[in-house]
Amino acid sequence: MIEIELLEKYDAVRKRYKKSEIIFEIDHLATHYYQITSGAVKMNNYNDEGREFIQGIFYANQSFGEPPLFLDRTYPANAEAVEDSELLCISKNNFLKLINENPSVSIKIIEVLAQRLHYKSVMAAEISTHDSEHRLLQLFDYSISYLNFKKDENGYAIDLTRQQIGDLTGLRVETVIRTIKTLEKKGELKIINRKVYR
Amino acid sequence: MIEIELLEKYDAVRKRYKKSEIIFEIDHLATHYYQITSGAVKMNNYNDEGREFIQGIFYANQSFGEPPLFLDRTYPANAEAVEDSELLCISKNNFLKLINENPSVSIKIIEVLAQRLHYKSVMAAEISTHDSEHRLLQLFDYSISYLNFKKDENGYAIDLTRQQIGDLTGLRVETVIRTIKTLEKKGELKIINRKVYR
DNA sequence: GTGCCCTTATGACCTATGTCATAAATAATT
DNA sequence: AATTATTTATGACATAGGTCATAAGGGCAC
Repeated sequence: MIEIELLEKYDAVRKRYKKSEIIFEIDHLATHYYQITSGAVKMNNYNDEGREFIQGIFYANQSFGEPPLFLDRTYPANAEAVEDSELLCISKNNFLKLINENPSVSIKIIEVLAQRLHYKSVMAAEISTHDSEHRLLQLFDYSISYLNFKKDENGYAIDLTRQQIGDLTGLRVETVIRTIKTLEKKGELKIINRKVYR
Repeated sequence: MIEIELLEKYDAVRKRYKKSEIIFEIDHLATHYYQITSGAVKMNNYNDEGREFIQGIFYANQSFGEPPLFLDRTYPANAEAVEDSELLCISKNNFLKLINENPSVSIKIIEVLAQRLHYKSVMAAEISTHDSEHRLLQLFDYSISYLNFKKDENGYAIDLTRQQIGDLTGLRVETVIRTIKTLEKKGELKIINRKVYR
């Protein structure tokens, strides 16, 4: 996350997106740096049959979609608001200027990319070699450790729909529903009026 | 890749690793920056049953394992030489010093991490939502586009064993062997005395 | 130059997860 | 309050890819 005042110095524009609105599309060139001030955004892919895979979900104060700004490559995924959201956007040129003129920001960017790589490494190994129960627990525990998941009297609330959990782990909704039930029976998590707690 | 002279200014040490030798292990703290001068290194995970997943294979002039140097996190995978290799290593402290004192290097690091994220995004979507044929072709085409795979009279040589292909795509050797045969029949690739060309 | 391990290969069978159908509970929209 | 869409849920059945067994070719170590 880059300081808002600094972004504004480089002509950041505030943009509002309604739930389900597309922010950018796969295979397009990157034109802006995006940082969330409120709401949530997912990056995702669809295969030929329309099956979705969610690369990640991003929340307030996080940025997303930076890598192609530094590469001669297009976006590997789409970005879509999962709630009504407000973003701060600055143009690619201004962003690169900002980085060059503020070395401490580039360290910050490195940290952000490093975190994201860490998540992707963990989930890639998980999706490739582990069964559904293990995958879900890994996703939950990772989200609890590194994302803004809140604890209440029932435990950590997993604020994701079954569908989203499936799309994040490469499983189908039905499998997620059944696996969550199994995990509840095994005492690995709680289901309190349909919400999952860990 | 960071200039060798620059690394040497920060007390880089040359280290040799024999094929199969471990460079660092999962869950350990990062102590060094590693850059390959010759050979090849894989980063991998094993699940409880010993099944392997290869996060990536790195070749001469590439670095690997940087993210944890910037985070308070341990390695998400192991690193192992897949051939006899020579690495340039510098300590974490010297590396961070190098970055701070050479802003252009931090841009370089950003680019490297961005590339790696791009690969992981593509492969994650692939592994989660596509069938074995699609996965293999994607891996081959990605490797051809972005890695140092060479073209000869038969096409681009895929310099990976069936086992490695499986470990990179989350498939078993037998499945890889069968899928490669099917793809050959479909004319998507050639098999010339056991080597795959695309 | 022989032995051993790795790689490629193939067949028979198995199983975890996907697919499809159907429905109730809840949330969102009018 | 009524209507519509989304989310959770469950059962029956299908299948891609995994598992296990077995073998032959090739390369490397001793």
